[in-house]
Amino acid sequence: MIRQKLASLVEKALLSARTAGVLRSESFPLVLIDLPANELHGDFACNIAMQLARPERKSPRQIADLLLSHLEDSEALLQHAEVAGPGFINFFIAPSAWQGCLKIIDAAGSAFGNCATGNGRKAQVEFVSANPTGPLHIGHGRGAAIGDVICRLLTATGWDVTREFYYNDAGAQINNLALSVQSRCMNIEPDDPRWPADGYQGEYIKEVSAAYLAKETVHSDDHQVTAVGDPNDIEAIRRFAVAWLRREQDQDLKAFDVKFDNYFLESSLYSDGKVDATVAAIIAKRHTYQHEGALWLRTTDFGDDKDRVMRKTDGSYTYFVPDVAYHLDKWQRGFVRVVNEQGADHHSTVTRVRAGLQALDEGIPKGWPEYVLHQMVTVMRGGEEVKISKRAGSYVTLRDLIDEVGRDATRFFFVMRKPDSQLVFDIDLAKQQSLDNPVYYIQYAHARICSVFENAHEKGLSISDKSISSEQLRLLETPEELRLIKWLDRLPETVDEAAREFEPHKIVYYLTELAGQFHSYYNKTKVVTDNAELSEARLYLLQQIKQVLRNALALLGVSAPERM
RNA sequence: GCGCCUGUAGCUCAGUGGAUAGAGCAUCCGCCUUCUAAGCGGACGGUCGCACGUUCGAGUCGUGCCAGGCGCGCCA
Repeated sequence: MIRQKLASLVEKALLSARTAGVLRSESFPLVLIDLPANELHGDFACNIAMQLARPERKSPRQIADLLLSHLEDSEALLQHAEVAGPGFINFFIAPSAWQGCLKIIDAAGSAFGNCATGNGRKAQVEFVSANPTGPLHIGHGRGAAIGDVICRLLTATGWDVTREFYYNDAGAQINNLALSVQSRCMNIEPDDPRWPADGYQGEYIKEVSAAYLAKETVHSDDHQVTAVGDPNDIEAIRRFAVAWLRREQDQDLKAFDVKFDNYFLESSLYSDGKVDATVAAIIAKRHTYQHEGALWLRTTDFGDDKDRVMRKTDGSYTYFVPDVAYHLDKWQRGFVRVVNEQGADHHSTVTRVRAGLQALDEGIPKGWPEYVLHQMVTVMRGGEEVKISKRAGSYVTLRDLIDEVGRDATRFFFVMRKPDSQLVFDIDLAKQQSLDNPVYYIQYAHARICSVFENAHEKGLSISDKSISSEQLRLLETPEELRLIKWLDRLPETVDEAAREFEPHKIVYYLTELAGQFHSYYNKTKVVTDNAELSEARLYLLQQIKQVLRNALALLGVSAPERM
């Protein structure tokens, strides 16, 4: 926040210097305020003078001096500013300006960290989108955690977010599922020659078949399905199995605290005629051709390395065609921003979907929709990799993880690394309630603050009904205290950046640093002392640390316990 | 062979083109009569995969290599 104010001061100084005739450039580069690594270089630094050296034909230091002389610090943010090194301007912020930040946090409360970047515009995030052929596995878990945090980040930065889950309730995989359940209904085992090729062998198939034979009723999404119970009715089995597995997945997602606003069925694209309409539109725009009995889309017109088949020789469409129809539908629903969170193994769809949308010539931007592709997750247990095999049924489900290590640690671990990095999920580490486990380290900071407040309350100290004066805040003067405030002040820009880059891990790093600074401060500084004035000031600082911890943890969907 | 991602301390990973590259773990040495030791302080640890290039300045940008992962079907 202070950083932003500083940037606008420098911008004004640039304009003022030009008005005075000492700078000549018609336009200036964007003013960036850096955070120096070395504390001797101040709280902030600006390199604008170096960037202007060439166009202005002056030395960087000369320009820096000029800017300083035109700087009008109306809010008294600065204690001191100086030109250093090759032409940096170093800014030293007045302690009173830092102390004032605490009041801003206090006033904003749970909204501190939010901003209005999105300005209420409509955004949609599609994530998880698992087909209902089995329980959610670890990969879906990472997608669910990343997608959910992206939704929370976009909401915090002012976007009107719709969360969507897309799945297929027809097609080869679902047919395979129905056949597997049917076989179980007829007591056919996977090693039986009558067992379907590529059938799903997991234990859950037995549960589905038992529920089907028992004529159970299942609620999923927004409807319910009652089993017919007839092993020969493959269509009834299909409907029931899909509903049963959707319900299973929803229960897992609920346990993970991940919610969706909308479920979208691939089959609806066909039944509503959207697939045919999309294909007709692309043909009309002359981006297709017939070759060897198939219809091809000239994706090479839009950056692909070779053209792709849209309609096979058997008349059916390839998988990316309904995807294009689906995204056209998203566009028509008015989402100016669409984010698709998927596993990186779906990478090849990105170019094809975008190419299909460009071929429609609807004015859809080239980079729309945006993609966040997360890399693979490797699960470690007891120092060994847990192999994942869906068909054999030997894999760790998301539910297993949540049950074993808890929701908070599971969510935290999934977003701890940037999506581009492969993730090693160490189950033993995630389970540990020790200093090795970063999620406990952060939650412990929050619980500790609560504990200090309890202690203060017992000694008759409270700040809940008091307004703290600027005079009193001046007592927060140690390097540790100012450093903490400085870090608290950085939450809004961290959230904005994490949202802009789709990088939830930035919140994790922010929290780890904040918790570390607090633990260090706690160890060194007694908060509740005989000096009531000082104690109140410190409690006020802790109050804001607590608020910021809560806000940032909430962005991750991780709880902030009062006691541990 | 082609496309995408990754390569930074022994390990796991941060690092918006800026000044002396950071954190946690591991190893070693310290700290509870004191608001939670699930904590804190210190030490050790680096040719940022390699080579060129752009720049006043490169871990960061470009090109070419090397290594690992994923994907390369008229499968989804």
